Amino acid sequence: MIRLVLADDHTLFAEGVANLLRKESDFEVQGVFNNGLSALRHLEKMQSDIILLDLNMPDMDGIATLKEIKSRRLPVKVIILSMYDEENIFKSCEKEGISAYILKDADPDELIYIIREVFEDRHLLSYQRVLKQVDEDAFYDSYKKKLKLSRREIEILKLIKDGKTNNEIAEELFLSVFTVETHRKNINAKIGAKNLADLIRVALELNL
Amino acid sequence: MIRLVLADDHTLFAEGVANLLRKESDFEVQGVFNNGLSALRHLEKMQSDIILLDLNMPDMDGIATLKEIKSRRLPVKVIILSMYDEENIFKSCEKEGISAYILKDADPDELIYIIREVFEDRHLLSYQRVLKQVDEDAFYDSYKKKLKLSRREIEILKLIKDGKTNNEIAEELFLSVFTVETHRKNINAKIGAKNLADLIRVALELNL
DNA sequence: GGACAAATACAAAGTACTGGGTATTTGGCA
DNA sequence: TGCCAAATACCCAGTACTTTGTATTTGTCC
Repeated sequence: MIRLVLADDHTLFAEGVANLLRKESDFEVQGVFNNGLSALRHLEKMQSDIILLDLNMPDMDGIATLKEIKSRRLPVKVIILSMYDEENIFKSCEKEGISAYILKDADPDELIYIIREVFEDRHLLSYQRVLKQVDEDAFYDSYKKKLKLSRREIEILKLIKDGKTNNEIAEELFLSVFTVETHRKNINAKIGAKNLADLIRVALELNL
Repeated sequence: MIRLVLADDHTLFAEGVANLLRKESDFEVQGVFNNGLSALRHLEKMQSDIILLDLNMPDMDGIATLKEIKSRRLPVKVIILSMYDEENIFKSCEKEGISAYILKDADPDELIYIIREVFEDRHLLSYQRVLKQVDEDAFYDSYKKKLKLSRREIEILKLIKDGKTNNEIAEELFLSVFTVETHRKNINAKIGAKNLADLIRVALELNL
């Protein structure tokens, strides 16, 4: 059973999320609070696995609540729910040790999925992935800036990292194997990779 | 110039380390302190790149000093100097955000090398690597337990991760390329890797 | 001295990747 | 409408890896 707590001052939104979460048979929504202080009081007494924490709240905002959770070493994982996809806000939260960062207009299925990932300690925290929650274009633009890779090249690099052969990638993307080979050549050239190890290391370093 | 500070209450040891560091033309030892408080005072006033921090000190021990450095967000990288190679001590420090963890009886060349790596932000923090600083057997045993790999297999996996071909690995280890191929076969079977990409990813994820 | 794992080495056949190109089509933008 | 990047596709020759084995030697341990 995944024991969840929600802290968000937008009542309608919070109830909406809580109702969504209650539909999962293995989720237990222990409480919905509209400020950080109440949420903290709950966490001090109850065993909870995950708190979904809005950033903007009265009495004690999300960041302050997060810091308090961390400084008291409360054994709860923190998922930030945020309106903002700005990198500096993300990085502030990341620095404080969050487990995940979810945009408020992300897909409900994605929310559920990320909660499970966090519970199982296999969620990968990365800004690009946050961007991708609602804006695939922003996701790809982020890599474009970093590596000068096109959208297709990024897709292919991810599959290379996952251990797929050129034939498998061609099948999966409905392309010719020759196309995949040319993309790989171009990716190698852009990244300056001399071999597969270089490609995979770069992909992992970027949390692709 | 790498600006260094040393905090260690064993005077002779500290002077020994400081003298070693002063031999490097690009190292500047700004101060040697025998307790955490003095070191902190220094760091508040001076720009330093790296502090070498002993764990056991009077007035303020290493962990407390480390936490203070982090909570005040002092812009200095922390290298722990420790007598202990126990994993829980390592993990406590890792959690607080250290850049490196060096055993006190590690090789002097290794100390110098790690300082440079830290300064250039390319040191990889991992418990296995700490073990290897003085006890290669412990290093290999650690992977043996995790992956059931023999010493030679680990060596070869590391070189695969570095992008070397079978021929290059054979040359480097003074082996026949056939031997390397057989070892690879065995590594693949033990790890459950389907291909080179899988091998590289596992090696990277384990900080090999 | 025997058992056993590790290490070493060999080899054929097949699959996969790389490096060197070339070429055409498509989509976006000024 | 033209330009340009992205995307697609093709191809040859070469290198590298994988799969399927087999075999011997060495070192450690009981």
